[in-house]
Amino acid sequence: MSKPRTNASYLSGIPELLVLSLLARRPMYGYELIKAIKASTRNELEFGEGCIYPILHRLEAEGQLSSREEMARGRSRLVYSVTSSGRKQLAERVSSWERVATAVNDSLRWGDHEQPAMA
Amino acid sequence: MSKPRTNASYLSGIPELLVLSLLARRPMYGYELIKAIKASTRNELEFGEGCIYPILHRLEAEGQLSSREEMARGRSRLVYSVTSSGRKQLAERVSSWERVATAVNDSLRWGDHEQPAMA
DNA sequence: TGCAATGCCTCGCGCCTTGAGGTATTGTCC
DNA sequence: GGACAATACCTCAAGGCGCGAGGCATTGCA
Repeated sequence: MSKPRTNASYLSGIPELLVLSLLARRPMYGYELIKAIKASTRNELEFGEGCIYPILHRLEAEGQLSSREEMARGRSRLVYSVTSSGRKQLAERVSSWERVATAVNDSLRWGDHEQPAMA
Repeated sequence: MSKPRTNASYLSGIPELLVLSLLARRPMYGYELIKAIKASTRNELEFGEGCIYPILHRLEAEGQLSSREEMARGRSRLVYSVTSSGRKQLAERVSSWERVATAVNDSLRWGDHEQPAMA
């Protein structure tokens, strides 16, 4: 209530896309990944743990990620890597994102320059 | 079930953005708008009536749209226009979308070319 | 006569992010 | 030595939102 909540737009599916994309470059553990997302988007996007951890679990259950435990300074970490199946999914998701982004931009500019505008 | 529904396609907030954007160019009625969205995105994006009509009603209730009734061939139509308040909202939504799209693309390309690489 | 298209509407399902909450260890500062 | 932040994992309830299906009425075409 009272909290307008008008933000948080345009983000459905984005966390999953970025998780796969970043993990494909370098295996990471959850906590690290959350900060990597923030850094890689220049602090523009930030997703909480309640968003990322469930995605990690689900993608692993689906065979798109695999994890191994690691110990570092007394803390255990679950380091995730992208499987070959996950890479395939990633490619599809990226192209899907590009199609959507292009479509939206097309619509936003629709009718802007009806004529070729040869100066 | 059985419908995989793996879609989940980056679309939250997009319908509202496109509704405001297209209506800002030209007043339209709901049915027309639904087809305009499809056309303006080259058939890439299509939103059902169950998605668009509620948005129209909400935006009007919020003062971002205004409507007037029109008769055409025995059918009545509700033609919506964007108010000045709606135009302000539209500008914000567009820039918000651009920031998100840029952030996602930044992340996807993160580390690709560390150096500027100006050919 | 029947069916598709036009034109409006509502409702419930299910997905997804958010935010808050919980646990445990390590490092830091006073 | 005690408090607190940071690290690192996890879960759950709430709410937003698109989707699909459904409903109603008229026009136009076959």
